[in-house]
Amino acid sequence: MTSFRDKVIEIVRNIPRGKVLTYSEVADMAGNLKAARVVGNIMSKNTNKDIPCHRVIKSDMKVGSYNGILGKSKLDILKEEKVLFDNQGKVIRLS
DNA sequence: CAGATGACGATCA
DNA sequence: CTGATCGCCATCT
Repeated sequence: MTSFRDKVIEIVRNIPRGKVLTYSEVADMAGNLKAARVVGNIMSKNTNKDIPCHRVIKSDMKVGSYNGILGKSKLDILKEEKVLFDNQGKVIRLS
C-alpha cells in the first residue's frame, strides 16, 4: 500500500533541478498539510541519492537541515542548482 | 501495541 | 530578526 512515506518519496523525487518545495507543501501534496514534520523525519532516514531531498526547504524559505548524503551542505547544493538566496539565508523563488 | 522521535510550523517575547 | 515554547503526526524501536 502507498504509505504517506512512499508518497513523499515520490513527490520529492519529481522535484526538477533548480526548483524547491517546502516541507509543508510536500506534506500537503502527500495528503496531510500538518505533517510537515513527518516529511523531514522521513528524509532524515532516507539515504537514497536518487532523491533530491536537498530541494525541500522550510516554509520560512530557510534551508533547514540536511543529512549530507551527497557530501555537501544543503545550502551549497542549492546554490549549485542556481537557486537564489537573500542576505538572511532565505531562498528566493522566481515565481 | 505504546512510547519516543524529529531535515517542521505558528506564535510570543 | 533571533530564540524559546507548544502543537502536530507518521515512523521507528
